[in-house]
Parts: sequence; C-alpha cells; structure tokens
Amino acid sequence: MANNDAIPVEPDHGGGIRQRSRASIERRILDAAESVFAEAGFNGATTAEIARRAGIPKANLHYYFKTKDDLYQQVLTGIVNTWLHTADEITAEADPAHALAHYITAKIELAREQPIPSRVFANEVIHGAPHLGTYLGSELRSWVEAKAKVIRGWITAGKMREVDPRHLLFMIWASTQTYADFAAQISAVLGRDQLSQQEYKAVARQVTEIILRGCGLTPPNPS
Amino acid sequence: MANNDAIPVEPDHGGGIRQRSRASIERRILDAAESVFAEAGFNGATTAEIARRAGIPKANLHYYFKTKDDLYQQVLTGIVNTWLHTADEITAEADPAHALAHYITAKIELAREQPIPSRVFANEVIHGAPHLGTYLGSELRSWVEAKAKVIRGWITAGKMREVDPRHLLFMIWASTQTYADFAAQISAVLGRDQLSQQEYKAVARQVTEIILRGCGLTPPNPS
DNA sequence: GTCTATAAACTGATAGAC
DNA sequence: GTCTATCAGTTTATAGAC
Repeated sequence: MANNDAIPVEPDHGGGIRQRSRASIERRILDAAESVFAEAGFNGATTAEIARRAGIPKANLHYYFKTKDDLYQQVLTGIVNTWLHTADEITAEADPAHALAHYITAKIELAREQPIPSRVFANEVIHGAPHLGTYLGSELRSWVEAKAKVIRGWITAGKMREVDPRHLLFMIWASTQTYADFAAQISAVLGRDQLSQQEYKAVARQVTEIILRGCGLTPPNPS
Repeated sequence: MANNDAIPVEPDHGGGIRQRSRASIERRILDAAESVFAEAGFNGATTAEIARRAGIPKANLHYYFKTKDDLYQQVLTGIVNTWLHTADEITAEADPAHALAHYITAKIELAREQPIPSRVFANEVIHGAPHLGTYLGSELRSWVEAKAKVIRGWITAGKMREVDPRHLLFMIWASTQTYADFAAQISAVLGRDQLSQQEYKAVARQVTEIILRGCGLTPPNPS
C-alpha cells in the first residue's frame, strides 16, 4: 500500500505543474488502462483511449510500456497481487463464524470500493484467461489449497458442517464479486443508479447469514 | 426447442451436400457467432472468424446479417429469451425448499450444458450492458419483482426465514453461473480440464444445501 | 524524455462478376 | 444466392525532429 518511494523531482521538459517522475506517470497510465480495460475488455481497449485518459500523447504510452500486451500484463499483475493478500483471517486458530463473516464482509466492501479491477479480472477469466499464464493453476491454486486445509481442520474439529471448502470459496467469490462485475444488471433490476453504502451493508449481512447458516454456523452480531 | 420447421430443399448453387436453407445457414452463423463472442467479447470478435467457423465466406455473413451489431443483437436476444423461461417452479403454491432446490439444480445444469451463452451475457453485463437496451431495466426487472413477490409470500406465511428475495436471486445467479463464466478459473484451481458430471451434481447439492439452510429451509433428498 | 507524423497491419463492410 | 477483390476506417507501433 504505502510505497511512494522518494519521488525524484526531475527536470520538467514538457512544461506544466504535474508530477513527472517515471513512477507517477506509470501509475497514471496503469490507472487509465485499468478503467479502459474494464469497460472494453483487452481487445476493445485502444492505446489511444488509454493515453487520452492518462493525459499523454499515445507515443509516450509506448515509450513507458512497449506494447499493449505488456501494459495489460502489468495491470493484471497488480490486481492479482492485491487479491492474494486478503482472507488473512482464515487461519486454523480462528473462529470459523468470525473468520468467514470477516472475509465475506471484506469482499463485499472491496466490490463496492474497487469494482474496476474486479471487472478486468472477470473479463480475463471469462475469455479463458489467455493472458494469465500459470497464475490460476499455481499461485491461486496453492492459495485455495491452503485455505481449504484450514477449513477442513474446522470441519474435523466439529466446528462446522461438512462442506467442500473449495466450492465454498467459489461460492463466496461469486456471491460477492457479482456486486462489482454485474453492477449494471443489479442497478437496473433494483431501479437505482447505484446502491447506497447502507444497502451494501445489508447485502453483506444477508450473504454472510446465508452462507454461515448454510455451513451450520451462527452469524456473529455485526460490529 | 423443437422447431425444425419444414426446411425447403433449395437449389444448391454452391455445390456440397450441406443443408442450404436460409434458416439452417442462419442457425450455423448464430452458433458460430455465439462461440466467438463468448471467447473474445463483442469488440474482439471478428466477422472473419465467425464466417470461418460457420464455413462460409465473410461476404455471405454480411448478406445474412447486415452488420456485426445486428448479428450480436440476435445472439443476445436468443439467450435472453431462453432465460426468461426458467424458474417456472417458483410459484406461490409451491413448497419453497422444493422450488428453490429445483431452480438451483436447473441453473447448475444449464451452466454445465450451455456455458457459452452464459459467457456472452456475462461479458455484455460486465462492460455495462451497452447493447442490451432496456432489457435489464424492464423485462428482467419485472421478472425479478414477480419472483420476489412469491418469495415474500412464503416469508409472510412463515415458511422460510426473512431475507431480501432480490438479493437472494442475485446470489443464486452468481453461485450457479460462476461455473459457466469462470470455468477457466475453477478448472485451473481444481487441477482438472473440466468437471465430471458427478462433480457437477455434488456442486448442485452443496450450493442447494447452503442456500436452503441459509434461508431456514430443510434441503429435500436429491431425487 | 516528449511529441508529430506516419508506417504497417487489421477489420467491417461492399461492389460486382458469376 | 455465392464468392473474390477491394475499399475505407481503425489501431498498434515506430521513426525521427525537438
């Protein structure tokens, strides 16, 4: 999260007051790219549009990122790295009801606060994950196996009902990320432009209650 | 489902044995288009690739469907019409546990048997549903309100726990369609090329159990 | 490091012979 | 109704002046 480094104030060749360090320009390009990729997919995204949103000429974009593919790879890598560091509360020692409730709530909050990266990732996976290399089958798979082992421990200890932990995780991912990925559908069906923060809280509560009760757990009172 | 009409055997100008009626050619193009749109999205799909898979020259595709947009619209319409006719078992008179179990099972089976249309639709919604016109906000919204009314009736009658029926439907959609839309991720995480029919049955059972128990219902024995 | 101009390749759509 | 050839517009990526 907090890694602004020491941004060197370089000589400003182009004029203007904006931050011109390499790091900050790359960040601007990556943010612009993320939103364009989310809206149009990899194929539909154009480097011209990304450059426009980043506020730079298209040629500069290709100076910082050699190809459209390189840029997309770095966007994906950033998203994936963020995601691998969630669910830290799912540990053998934790209370299952509390840990799962915390995870579900955090995922709903992430869907509300950062829907765009979720959509980029969803788009990639729907199309068969052609740019994700070995991530799904190695890093993510190991991550799931580790968490599944914890949940199996809970089950063996009689703390919760017997379920397949991997499919439970898929269900949690689906039920929470749908509020980011399918926001257009949810908004339209509910007849609102977007959900209020209070509605998101109610959603988190309901999803948590259903999944916890479904696992034979008693939902904790929302803090 | 069963509507082969009477396919007129027209004069065969191009040679070859294949069916050449207008209806059958359009069907071939629509099927090819569906798979290409699912793999690459609207923007990434090319009319050249669709024509190649349909086994016709590109110019013929534009003879049968004026524009790429027309073709996409017809693909979407077909998907949407299929979907509006599911969940027929969710009625006021039905037993909640049985009706919901039936709906969830049917949705999982649909994800297994027809993942491609699901992906086309998911892709469309993720990108903000720019080609869906008023469908989400009118037809689908009415559909959801009707089903929500039924479920509210069940709740009022004390047959199930109090939940928001609309978000319950979103959860069912997400938990089932994820097996079509995110198949690449699920396969990779589980370390298999694709799930067996038996695994799909186990998934249907687990999703059903969690959601029904989560709603305070007792899952029926799988028939 | 920045920017304008442009090359090189691709894509949707059509013309026109058969 | 079918097919080849091709146009017009877009898009990725680069060359080269500053």
